[in-house]
Amino acid sequence: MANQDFFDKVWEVVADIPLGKVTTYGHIAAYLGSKSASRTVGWALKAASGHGLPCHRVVNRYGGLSGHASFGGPYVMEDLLRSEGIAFLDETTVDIEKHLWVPGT
DNA sequence: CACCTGACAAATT
DNA sequence: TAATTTGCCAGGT
Repeated sequence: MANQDFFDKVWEVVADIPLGKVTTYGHIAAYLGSKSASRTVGWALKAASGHGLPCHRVVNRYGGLSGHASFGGPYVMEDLLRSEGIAFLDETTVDIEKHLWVPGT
């Protein structure tokens, strides 16, 4: 079932992110075939609210917690990521270079 | 039915 | 170097 819609694929990839790792919208979008569809990826996560996806492991290109506002609170994502062993550069920025995970690996 | 918005990114001016 | 524009997909108004 590796083929539904862009939307469902996003959930698939996000659900496959290993604990202690993070990925970016651009990488997911590129893996789906459209490097510029990053906004649709974020859109999918928003719609995935309640699907049980680790959306906190998805950050923007700079490692910034973009979705913290729609998550339920800025501290929620931060705390979750810290609990998984993610290193933070800032209170809303993770060490993307250190924990970057690419789909398909 | 047509236009706008939205957790982004990369290229161009 | 910074600011602006376009691309992507789906849903809401």
